[in-house]
Amino acid sequence: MKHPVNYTLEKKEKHTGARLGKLETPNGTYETPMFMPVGTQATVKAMTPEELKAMGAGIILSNTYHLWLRPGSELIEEAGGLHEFMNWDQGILTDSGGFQVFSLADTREIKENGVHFKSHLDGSAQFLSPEKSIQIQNELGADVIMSFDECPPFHESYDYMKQSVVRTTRWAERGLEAHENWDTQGLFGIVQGGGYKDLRIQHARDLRSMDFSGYSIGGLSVGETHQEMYEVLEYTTPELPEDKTRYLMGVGTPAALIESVIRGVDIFDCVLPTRIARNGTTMTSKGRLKVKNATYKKDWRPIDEKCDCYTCRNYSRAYVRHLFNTDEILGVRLTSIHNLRFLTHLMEQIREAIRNDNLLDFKEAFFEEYGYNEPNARTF
RNA sequence: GGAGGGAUAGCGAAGUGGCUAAACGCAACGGACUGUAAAUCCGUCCUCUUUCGAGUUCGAAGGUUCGAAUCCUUCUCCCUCCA
Repeated sequence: MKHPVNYTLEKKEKHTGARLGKLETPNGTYETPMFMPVGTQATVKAMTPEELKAMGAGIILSNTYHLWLRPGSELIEEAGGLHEFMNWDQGILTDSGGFQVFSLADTREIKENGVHFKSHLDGSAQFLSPEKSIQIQNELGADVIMSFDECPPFHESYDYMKQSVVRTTRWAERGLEAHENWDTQGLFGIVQGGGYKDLRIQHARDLRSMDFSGYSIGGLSVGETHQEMYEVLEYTTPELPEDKTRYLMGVGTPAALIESVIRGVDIFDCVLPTRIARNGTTMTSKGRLKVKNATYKKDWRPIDEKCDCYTCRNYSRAYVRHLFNTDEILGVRLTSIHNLRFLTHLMEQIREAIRNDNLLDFKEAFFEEYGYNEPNARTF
């Protein structure tokens, strides 16, 4: 089948599994490895499309579940699709809603046909199935849509994980069948299996035998250590086709991005940069910097002296701190701009290092300055 | 001059005999955040101590009581009303 979303592998880094490539979508072609900012409710919180483009953002993420409940996928379809609705003319990827159903619904019932759960907005009974998720995503009209999967906790029992994974495979088949817009929307499958090597490998092979436009690795960054995550990647990415995109869902710490690229991942998404930005934490070349802290009261330096973002070119730590302390809306905007730019810039550097076959040197230099310990990064 | 009300920790404000080192809010300080129910959430917040704990508090001084932020006396300051 001819896909509307295609991956071209351009180069493999000499000493690692890192890949330099291009991801072609109906709304632009993007260099990978790439980080995708998250805009769950049809907006990357606090950012305008112009600002996102200025920082080098390519594809952004949005969410089936949230937009389905509000304002409704039919309304967005009526608006002319998600791109038109939110004034974003570059790539969009919608998550299937699987993660939301499993992460925020207390009361849910997973059945073969789909999942019964309660809306987080009003508690009303809802039902989401593979077909329903694809139908909604067809209405939303993103460039890349995701298969409806179950995302169990990493340390779920082997028996549970095994039956969950085969069900996710059956759901993947149903999603492929239900998808109607093969000319304008690529569909990605999602590999699950927790930390069980045989399940991961089997699931990757099962999905690989189906004609997806790309492949995701799901069920990570859900409570496991970084080391456990890296191990999963090491035996999972080799099972995925070389000529398709590998997407690691929900990962966004600088350390994990670098380590995952080394293990053959092409694209990422994560709420982390925008969420922590709104809470006053910034990512810098020297590690995390909590700009609200009193120590920056009279610090006239930019958040990151090595950063080229709008915030760092124009504002001091002292000023941004003041904005947070006075609860001014500009504060969260400035830190969001900075954090997103920090990650897009990091990915630019990673691509350059792959091009030059010195990714390991880059990694070492990066960690030397950034520090090896991310807050709460369980590294063993 | 007369009558009444009030003074509680950085600020605001509960508390009218023991369960009060003193609710709650704000400010301040620190932490968390990974396919976004998040401009959210969690701590600390009289002093000393890592903890246990010890010490000193509710305008001031004195008194009653086994025990007082809470009751009594005097004083200081603030507010309202009447002359």
